[in-house]
Amino acid sequence: MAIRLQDIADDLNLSKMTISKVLRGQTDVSAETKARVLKRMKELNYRPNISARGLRTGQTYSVGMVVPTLADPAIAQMVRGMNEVFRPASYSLVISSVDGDAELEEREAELHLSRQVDALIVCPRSDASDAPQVLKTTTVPVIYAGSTPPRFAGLSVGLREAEVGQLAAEHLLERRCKRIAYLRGPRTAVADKRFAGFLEALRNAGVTVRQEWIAETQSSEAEYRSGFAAMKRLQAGKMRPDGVVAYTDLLAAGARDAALSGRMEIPRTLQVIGCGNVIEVCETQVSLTSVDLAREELGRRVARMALKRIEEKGETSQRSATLSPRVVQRESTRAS
Amino acid sequence: MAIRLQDIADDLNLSKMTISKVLRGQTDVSAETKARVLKRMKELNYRPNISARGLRTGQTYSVGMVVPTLADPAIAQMVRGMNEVFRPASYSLVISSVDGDAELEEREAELHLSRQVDALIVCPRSDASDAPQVLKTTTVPVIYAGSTPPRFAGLSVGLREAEVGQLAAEHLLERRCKRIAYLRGPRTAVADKRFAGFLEALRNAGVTVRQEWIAETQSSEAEYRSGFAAMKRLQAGKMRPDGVVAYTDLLAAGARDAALSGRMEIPRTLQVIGCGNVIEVCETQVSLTSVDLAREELGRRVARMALKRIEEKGETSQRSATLSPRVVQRESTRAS
DNA sequence: ATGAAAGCGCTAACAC
DNA sequence: GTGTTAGCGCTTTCAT
Repeated sequence: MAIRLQDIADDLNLSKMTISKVLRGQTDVSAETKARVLKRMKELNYRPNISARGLRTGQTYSVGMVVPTLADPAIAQMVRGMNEVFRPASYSLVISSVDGDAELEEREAELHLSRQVDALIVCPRSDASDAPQVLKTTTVPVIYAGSTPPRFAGLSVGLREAEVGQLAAEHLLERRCKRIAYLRGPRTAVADKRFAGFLEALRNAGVTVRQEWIAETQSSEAEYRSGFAAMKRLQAGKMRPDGVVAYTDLLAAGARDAALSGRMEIPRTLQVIGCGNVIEVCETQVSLTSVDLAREELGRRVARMALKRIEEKGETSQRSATLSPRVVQRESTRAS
Repeated sequence: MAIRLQDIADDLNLSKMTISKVLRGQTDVSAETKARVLKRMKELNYRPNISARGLRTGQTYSVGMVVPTLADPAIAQMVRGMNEVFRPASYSLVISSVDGDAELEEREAELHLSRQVDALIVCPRSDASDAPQVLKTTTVPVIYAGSTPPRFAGLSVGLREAEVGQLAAEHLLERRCKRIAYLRGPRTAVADKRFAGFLEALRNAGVTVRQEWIAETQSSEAEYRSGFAAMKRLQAGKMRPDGVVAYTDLLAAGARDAALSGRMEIPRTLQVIGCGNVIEVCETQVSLTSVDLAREELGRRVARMALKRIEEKGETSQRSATLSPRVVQRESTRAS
C-alpha cells in the first residue's frame, strides 16, 4: 500500500495529528517540526488520500461534468475556460462523455454524485427536452452550461442564441446583401432559436425572406457535404443569393467551396458567414467570417458560479447568466 | 447530507450489513428482504458513497488519464475506445487535460494518484522526452497510450509510426508517383519516425529523394496555412512533385487547396495523402486519402491492458503492444 | 506546540 | 439469513 500519514508519524515519532496539521498548513506547529515533516513527506513521496479526506470533510474538491461528446471543439474551449478558474482554486474537473445517449447521461450523472462531486456541470445534449432525473433528487449544486433544458428550474449560463442568427444577418445586411440564404442545420431548440433571430433581423431590415433560400441540411454527420450540396442547389435556382448564413462553420465551409467551384467569387459576388468560430475550419481557403460563441468565457462563468454555489452551501443568492456572441470578420465577408 | 446505508437500515429495522449485502448483490439475503431493501433504496434515491467504499476496499473503479489537450480528435477517438472497454467493467475514466504543460502534467498525474485511481493512462506530450517523475514512485499501474517516452520502462500501446510514413509513400508509389514531396510537420519524435519510414520506402523503391521536396512546415498553429504555403513553394520550383505526403490531414488539406488553386488537378496531376484520417478534414472538397492511426483500437487495447494490470495486482505478465496504421483511400489519390 | 479520541460511510471477516 | 465488530486514512474537537 501507499504511504499514509501514520507512516510519517511513526517515522518521526510524532502523532499523525501533527503531520495532518503540517499537511494542511495549520500554524500551530513549530517551524522545526514542520520542516522535518515536509522533508520526510518529500522523501517518502507521500500523497494524501483525497477520498479519505473527502469522507471526513464532506468535500472532494472535484466537480463533475457531463458532455454529449468530446469530439467538439466548443467543448474543449469551455473546458479550458473552466480549468482556468478551477485549477487556481484547487478543484478538479471530472469529465464524462456520453455520446449523445440520454440513458448514459443519466448513469454518468449518478456516478458523479456517487463519487461525491462538490458540484455538477451539465452540457445538455442538443435534443434534450429535459434534465436527467437524478438531478432533481440531489442537493449538490447543478449548473447547466450552454442552455437550460425547458423543464429544468436551476442555474445555467447560456448564450443568446437568437442573437447569433441576428448578428450574422445584420453583418451581411450591413454589407449590402439583399438576397440572404440560410443553411438551417438540425431541428433542435438551439438551431431554431438562431433561425428565429435571423428571420427577425431580416424582418427588421425590411428584407423579404424567400422560402427557397432557407436550405434544410442533413443531420450532423457530413456537415461539409451537406453545406456543399445545399449551396449547389441554391446556385441552380434562378434567383441566386448574394449572402449565406450557415448554422455551423463546417456547413459554411461546404457552401463556400461549392460557390467557389461554381462561378462565384467570395466575398465579391457571395458573402458567407458561419457560426462557431472554429479556427481549424475558419482559417482555410478564403477564410470564413464566423459568429464566435464565447465558449471560453462561458466556461469561466460556469466555473465561477459553481464555486460560489459550493461556498454558500444552501442559500442561493445566484441567478443564471446569459452571454452574447460576437462576429469575427474574415475574408468571406467584405471589410466594411 | 445524503442518504446513507444506515438510514435505510434504520428505516427497515435491519442492520446496515444486510443493506450493504443487497447493494453488492451478495446472495445470502432472503429474496423478500432484498426486495424491500431495493424498493426503499429507489424511493429514497440512495446513492452509495464510492469514496467510502474505496477507502475500505482499496479500489475506486476509476482510471485516471492525462492528455496534452482535449481539442484533438485523435484523443476523442481514443477515449471512445477506452470507454467501450471501461464502462461494461464499471470503471470510469477521469480525464485531465494539461495543455502541453509539463509541470501541469506532473501535478495532474499526482492528483490522480491522490484520488486513488486504480490505474493511470498517459498520452505523452509530443515533445516529451521523459515520463512525469511521479510515475516512478508509485505502485499504481501506469500505461502509456500512443508512444512511450524514451526513458520510461513501463507498459504502453503504441503505433508503428514509421509504418505511417512508409504506407503513405507506398500508396503513392503504387499509383505511379515518381516525384514525391513530404510536408514534414514539427520536429518531434513521432514526426521524425514517420519521416524516416517515408524515406525508407522511397529508398526501397529506388526512388530518389530530392531535398527541395522535403518541406518544413510551421508549428502546430495554422497547419492549414502552413501546408498551403508549402505547396505554393513546391509549385514554384522547376521540378514539380506529382505526389505529396503530409504529416497531418490539415497540412494535406492546405496543400490540396493550394494545388487546386494553381493549375493542378487532383488526383490526375497531383496525388495527396495525409495522416490522421480525421473525417471533418478529409471529407471536404476533393476528399483526402489518409493514413488511419487506429486510435479507437488503441484506446481499447490500452483499456484492456489497464484492467488486466489492475486485476493481477503485482505480478506483471504483460508486454507492451504496437499497432499498425492503414490507408483509407479517398479521391485525392487514384483508385488503383 | 503536540496529541488522544471519535467518526465520516462503507465492507471484510466472522459470529449467531 | 442476519448482525457484530473493527478499521480503511483522514480531520474535527478538545485535552494536555
